[in-house]
Amino acid sequence: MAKELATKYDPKNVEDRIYDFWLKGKYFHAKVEEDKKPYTIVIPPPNITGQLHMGHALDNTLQDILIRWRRMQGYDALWLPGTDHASIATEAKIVEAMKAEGITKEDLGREGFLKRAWDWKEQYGGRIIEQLKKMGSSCDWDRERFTLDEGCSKAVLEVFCRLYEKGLIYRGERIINWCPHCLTSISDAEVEYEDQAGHFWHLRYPFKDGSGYLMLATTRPETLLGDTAVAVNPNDERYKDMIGKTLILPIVHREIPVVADEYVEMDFGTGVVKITPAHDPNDFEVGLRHNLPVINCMTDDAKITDDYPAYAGMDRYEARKAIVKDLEAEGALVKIEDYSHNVGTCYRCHTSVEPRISKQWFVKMAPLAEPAIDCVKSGKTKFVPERFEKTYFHWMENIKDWCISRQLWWGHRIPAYYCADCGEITVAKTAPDCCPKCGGKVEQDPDTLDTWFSSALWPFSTLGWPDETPELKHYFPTNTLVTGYDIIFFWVARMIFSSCEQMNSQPFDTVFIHGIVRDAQGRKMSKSLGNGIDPLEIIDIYGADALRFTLATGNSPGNDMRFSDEKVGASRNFANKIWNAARFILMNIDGKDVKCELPADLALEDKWIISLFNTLAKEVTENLEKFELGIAVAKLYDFIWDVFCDWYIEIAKIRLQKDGAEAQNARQVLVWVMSNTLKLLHPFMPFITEEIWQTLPHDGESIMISAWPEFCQENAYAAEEAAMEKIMTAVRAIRNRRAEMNVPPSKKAKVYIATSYLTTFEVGGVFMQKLASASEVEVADSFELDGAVCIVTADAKIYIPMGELVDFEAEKARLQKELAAVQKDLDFVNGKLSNENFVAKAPANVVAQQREQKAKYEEKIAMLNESIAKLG
RNA sequence: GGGAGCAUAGCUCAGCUGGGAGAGCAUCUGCCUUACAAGCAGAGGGUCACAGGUUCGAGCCCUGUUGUUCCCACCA
Repeated sequence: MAKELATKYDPKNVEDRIYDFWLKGKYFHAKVEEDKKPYTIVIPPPNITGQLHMGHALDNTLQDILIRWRRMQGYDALWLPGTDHASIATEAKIVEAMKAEGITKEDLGREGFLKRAWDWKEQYGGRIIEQLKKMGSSCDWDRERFTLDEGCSKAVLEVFCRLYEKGLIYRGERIINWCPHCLTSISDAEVEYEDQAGHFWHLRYPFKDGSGYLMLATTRPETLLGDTAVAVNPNDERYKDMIGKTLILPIVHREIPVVADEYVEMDFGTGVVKITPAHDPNDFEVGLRHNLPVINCMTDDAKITDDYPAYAGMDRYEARKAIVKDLEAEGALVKIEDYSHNVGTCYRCHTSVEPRISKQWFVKMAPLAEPAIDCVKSGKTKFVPERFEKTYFHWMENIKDWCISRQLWWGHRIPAYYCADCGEITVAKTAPDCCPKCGGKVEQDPDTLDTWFSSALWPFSTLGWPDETPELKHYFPTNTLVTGYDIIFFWVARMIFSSCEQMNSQPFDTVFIHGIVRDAQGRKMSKSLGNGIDPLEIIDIYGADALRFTLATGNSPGNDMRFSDEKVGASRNFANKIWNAARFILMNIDGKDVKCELPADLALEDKWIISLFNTLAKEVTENLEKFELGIAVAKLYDFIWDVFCDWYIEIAKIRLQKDGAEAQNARQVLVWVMSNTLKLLHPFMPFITEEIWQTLPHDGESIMISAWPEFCQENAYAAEEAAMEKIMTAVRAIRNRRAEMNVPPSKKAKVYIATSYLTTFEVGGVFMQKLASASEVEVADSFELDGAVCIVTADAKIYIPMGELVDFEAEKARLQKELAAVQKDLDFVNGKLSNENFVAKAPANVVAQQREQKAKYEEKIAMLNESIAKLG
């Protein structure tokens, strides 16, 4: 069997087979087990339009690590998966496809369109789920949900109606952000601001009475069509007398007043602002305060309305050019300045948003924000890292009402019914037959809700709420939410206030925040740059475990990471290293009866590796508890490669070459340490660990449901650890000297070890043959040898007679150099110890440690001096 | 305008509650030592951005400076 394993690990032979094995075993499935402590993660539902990208890969790797770890710890671990209907993105995609066929939404009608959308969802919506499986995600696929499925829709209806009844949802005519491309309103959070190079057009508006002009500047001259006033600061001496006077709006020649409003900054520009209530949120406020008319001069796709025949049908930017030209002709244009300003754009399509007056539905945020702030302040929900709480508070404390209606069809339709006769609004979970007030005919609001309205309910809607299901009772509140810092506002904050309001509880106790995955140069991966790295391609080349390992290693909470082929290559090499360690073990247990059990009779090196493993298990567990996944996985890497492979396996070979009990003991310890280390590594690299674990002697069906190694026996083998340290130091010193002298490993030499630790080095001496090219080893209190290379460690003087290779002068020089170096170390320690303040104020253990150091240095210096003297 | 992050080896980054700085990759030197050349052994390479401060002791804590990235904010 062992011979069948190739020298290189091939993930392609393993991953799909193992994943199917897990699915068949139903190991991912969580059934409500009352006697077990629950541990729950709800997945951030990816958009059904989405393709797996590195962001998903990272997010899901972290979740899978946590859920697999907790599952092994014995929790009733549920990772609840699902997808988001992504109203804008999906509708845009479908509309675009229809455009190619020459049909519009209106052609199909609402019903026809929705049928098409659902068909699309059925066909493509599951794609990303299949991709998540390639990552090894251990989601409970039996519980997969969709934000637009029956249960989630029921929850949405319930919440909408409840909030409406409490007066927390209202309908109103407000200025909102409008995307002229997506043809819908969007919320404040969905606006992304970009610095854009633009211009500042300086204009003059003449007074009606011919008494001159007011100078002002604008970045958007086309909105002039909708100007209904000009404003100055009431305290501005320059314009005091002009307040209340009438201006003639250039081009349009409409009469507009000069109003006084504190909003105007005196120091900025000329201190005069044109007021366009219909197309600017601030102007809208000014308009309200001064009772100004609101003139909408643009259509929903941001073209000039028919009210202005000269520009009718032109889009915003065409109209701007034409209007500037006309202003110039009229003599109203004074100058044009280059100007860079912040432009709001749609986060989906990056079209400049057009502030627009329109009747929309809003959630009143202030009353909801308060408990949501408390939830985090009180520690019911904690952010990791903590600094994101600050971001959260700042946002929550300054929150404005949330515009939730969208002029789209793909989504949860707003359950509001309008009476055509009396105008009564009825909000109800089921459609009324007629107006409850006048019996007239009612019609449902055509709009749907913001996608984030339904995802805000995700932690409880997916568990069956509003019904009181056993799942809801058992798994809610959930435990950890894993997500990027870029969606704290969109999603995390909204889940918190929704849960506080509906469930009177936090939705999860920890928000584990990660950064974004950047390319090798540190740039954000984006479609437009074409620098995106496809996780599936990486899996294809390097394997899912290598990808996961790379992402986990690079993760430090809240920070961005760079992704490069070199890093995955290194991870792949690590997988291969484990593979080969396993091959070695299998080779040695082939045909032997070996159980995964520690033997009764443990050698020095066994106790040492068991002791280090214990420490590893303890630390990895602690790191995971603190969400220090990157640190945990780095420790596993070091242990497996530098400790287990480079030292323990090499030393074990000595016993394996013998027969009988010694070899058998070595085999068992090898299997035990390997098997248990695989368990610790399993959450990070699930496939390879399962594959190897299955091949080794094992109990149970799968490593993923085996018990997480418990740490025990602190410092049980402290003496063995210290002894091994002495031996390893000596081995390193010999190797070092041999390398310096360019002695190839094939040239073996006898080694004499003079030491007071006779027993330790008698055992260690055996290792030296294997590890330090020793032909023979002799250990004694002291030796009288001439013409040998001398190596001094803190615990031993080591002589290697290498005849012709020994250059006495060079040896002497080298020893003297070393002496000087140790002397410097000693001086440093002496400096510390002679400092009264240090001795008096530093903790006792630190002082003791320094004294130990001092003794070691002195001992070494004595030995070096002795050796130098011997050389003459 | 407010807030936050980052600045450590040539490159990419770790460094938990302060006790003389680490990894991977790259470089150099030796090795096919029968698990692994995707490997083994060894080496070189750092005023921990700068300036102060606290402390017996600072990469780590405090203040300021510089550079850089990001988030938020209505300056037309």
